[in-house]
Amino acid sequence: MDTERYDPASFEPGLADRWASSGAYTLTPPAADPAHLEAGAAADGGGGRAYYALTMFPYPSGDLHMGHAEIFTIHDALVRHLRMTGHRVLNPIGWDAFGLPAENAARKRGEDPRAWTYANIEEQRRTIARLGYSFDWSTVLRTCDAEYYRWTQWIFLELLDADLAYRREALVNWDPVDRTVLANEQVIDGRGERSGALVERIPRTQWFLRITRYADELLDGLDAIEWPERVKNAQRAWIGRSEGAEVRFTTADDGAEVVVYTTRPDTLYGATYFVFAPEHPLVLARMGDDPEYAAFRTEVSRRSEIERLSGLDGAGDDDEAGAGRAKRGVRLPFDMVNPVDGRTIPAFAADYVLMEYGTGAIMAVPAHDQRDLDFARQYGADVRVVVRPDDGTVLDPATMTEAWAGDGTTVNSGEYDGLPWQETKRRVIADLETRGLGSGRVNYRLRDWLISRQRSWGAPIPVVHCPDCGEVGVPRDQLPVRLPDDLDFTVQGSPLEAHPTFKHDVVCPRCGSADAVRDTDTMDTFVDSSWYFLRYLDPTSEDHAWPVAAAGRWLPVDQYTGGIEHAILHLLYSRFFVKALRDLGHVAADEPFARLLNQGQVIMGGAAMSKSLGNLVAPKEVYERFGVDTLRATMLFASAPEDDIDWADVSPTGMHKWLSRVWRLGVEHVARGGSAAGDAAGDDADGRALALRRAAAVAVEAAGREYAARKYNTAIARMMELTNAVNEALRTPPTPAVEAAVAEALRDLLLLLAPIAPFITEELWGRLGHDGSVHDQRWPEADPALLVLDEVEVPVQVDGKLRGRVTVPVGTSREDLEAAARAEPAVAAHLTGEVVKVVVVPDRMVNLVVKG
RNA sequence: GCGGGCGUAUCCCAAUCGGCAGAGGAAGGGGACUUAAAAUCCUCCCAGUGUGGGUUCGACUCCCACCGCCCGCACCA
Repeated sequence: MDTERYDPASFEPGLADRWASSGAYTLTPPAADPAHLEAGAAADGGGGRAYYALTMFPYPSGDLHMGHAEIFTIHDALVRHLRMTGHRVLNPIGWDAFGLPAENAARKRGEDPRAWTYANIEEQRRTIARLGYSFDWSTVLRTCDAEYYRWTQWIFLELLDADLAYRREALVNWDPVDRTVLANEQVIDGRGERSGALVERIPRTQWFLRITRYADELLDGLDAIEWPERVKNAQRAWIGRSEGAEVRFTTADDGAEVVVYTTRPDTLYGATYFVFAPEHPLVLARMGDDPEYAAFRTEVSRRSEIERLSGLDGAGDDDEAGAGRAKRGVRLPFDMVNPVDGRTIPAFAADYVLMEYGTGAIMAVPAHDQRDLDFARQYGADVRVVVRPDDGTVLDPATMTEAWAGDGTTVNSGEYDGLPWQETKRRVIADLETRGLGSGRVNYRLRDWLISRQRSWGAPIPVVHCPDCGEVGVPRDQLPVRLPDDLDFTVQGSPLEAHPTFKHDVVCPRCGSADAVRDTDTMDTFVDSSWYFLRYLDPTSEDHAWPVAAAGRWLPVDQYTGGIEHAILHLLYSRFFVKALRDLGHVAADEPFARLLNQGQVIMGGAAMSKSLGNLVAPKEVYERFGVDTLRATMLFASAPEDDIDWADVSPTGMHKWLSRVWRLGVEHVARGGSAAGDAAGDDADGRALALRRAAAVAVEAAGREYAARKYNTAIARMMELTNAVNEALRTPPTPAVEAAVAEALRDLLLLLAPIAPFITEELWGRLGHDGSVHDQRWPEADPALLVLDEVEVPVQVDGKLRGRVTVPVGTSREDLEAAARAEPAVAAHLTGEVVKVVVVPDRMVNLVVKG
């Protein structure tokens, strides 16, 4: 038989164009349409259950890469399967279109950032369509559109009015050559990425969002959402809640009060010295004019801490980072008094105490805190043991090099001696409160979110600074505060700042003062992406940011798919936004994303794909050679969605071979004149037809379960088994009954494969004579009668070791099964002694225990 | 250092509640078809589950300890 070869290039582009241009996956009515409320409310019926499936929108820097292809392929298989199982799926796509690369292109090559961005978006859009991803093209958004960032600014004003946005001075990275503040990503080894200048930390007044107000709720809310445990743990660690006490120490000379925060108030008697953050106000007041101290501060200031202030990731991979790095400190010319025992202890300033955490000052307990012990050994401070380890370890203050932070009994602490340390902690806090020396206190590692960016390809902060009125929000009816189209990127520093009119062509919205100026900073792009999932509900509306009623229906997002790299920042900020917007009455949900799936990365030969390593594989190379279906199926077959895919280990060739086989089985069936719909008529003397029908039922049943669990790799394996079964049935010339069973099996196979390989299944669906699109069909269900077996082979163990097998009718009683097992010769040979115990699991196994 | 994850055939990977270690694929050997190759088909080969204990009638699966690798966080008092 001369068979037409599998040539995906001959039909994939045409189908892709048709799907994209015909609005094949447009949700009707749109999510914002009130009719949705009824449609969504119906459990099934007309519309099916409303389901919001979301994948992290891409940043448009160049064409799609393999990482995108993987996320979208997983997401699309999920979405297509959901549609076939009767869900009304909201499946939007957009672009996280503000950001530094556009600005860099403008600076380096003189390109217009808007044109650069839109060209990339167009390229990505075409590739997404070509790859058959079934996004709803009617709800596209781009965060750089004024129609979008107008509402980003509106949210900022809402937060400002609610005192969730505020301005204060913070230390930032300052590039003295380019005369600009740099984001942490732009600081490499302490130098500006572009200028190479040593970056300084300078104070600058910046905008913050008060995420810390939600610290407890952000922590507690994690228990209620279905996210990977590691992501939840990362957020828990980031929020960093700790319970301890604030304690009032005083200076020995003039009795000035200095509060410390400690999680171990039970070790107060072990405090042998005192440490201030280098920039602690009391220290600055006393040491401000001292040149040696100024030199010390300059040295310390090289250490960046913007990452904590801004929430941005630092480079942080050098030896200087983390615990155990050398501490720098100076002895201050005064002492402190411990309030519980009146002892005088020396005061230091050291870089290991951070002004930003706690109170900026600590009591140092070297015996029970490793950092303090390291510092004490370096600077010759005393060590006093106040906890005796429970495990018998003996601590020698003179020689110990490892602080004891484990369980133990309080010693050398006056009235508290002999108590377990936890009990001491409780009592000390209570006593401090009674005596007015301190109080219990909860602290967080989480800082407020610094959102000011001295960049020009972002949403302008909608604030006017007036000499009389101060910071005044731009009235909402004057939004958006537009980004000028004629920014000059050749200037040093901020193009917005340098623009001829942007900053100064404004009057105070409150008093009309012409001396007012616009804020020239833009917002962190993470602000843009903290609410885009709401805007998808009505992306073109000029009346509202999103329809509140529809948000009630669609939020939280049922399923969010994206990379693990956003474990903290984007996912934490989005959670914060939803909670804040909820409290402002704009959404009803507590959380943005009910379920999260973090797909693995696509790597090559064990390393990340990168241009510099020369191991880059582009999606295009793969689909131009093998077709899109092969690319998609290869990715899904390579591993479970959460696992990394090493492209060096996978075989698009093998996948292409299998799809070719599916193709051949289909077109050959058509060539033989096989019917579309299965018709069980005809004789089936050798049972081949029944065997195939059973194999198809098993595949449908198993693949269905695996789809539900999102294990596409094993679902594909089930389909491969089914193709093997069809092949087996056709080994000898088919009878009419076999031909009918083949038709059924092929139909099932195409339905099972459709979410993964949408093109070949659609093409064969038509060729096999089925009506409509394969993607509009109901998900197949297995005929239970075909899943029931007549007989089962049951393993028989003797003393837990497999000794034989017996084949018995399904449902054989325990007694009969045991008898059959004992009668099996291979088993009987091992029954040398008395059988002391018999374990029978009907239809599953028998275990005969001989030895006592 | 803390947290999370992973170690199964040559390789990638499977194995509901603990119940026959192999579903699927890749690579490799042999064969059929072919003038030949490709393609296709048939067939063979391939581990006792990182190590050591424990629980159990029975452990890849549960528990403990250790080894190795990966990821995240890391001076947060």
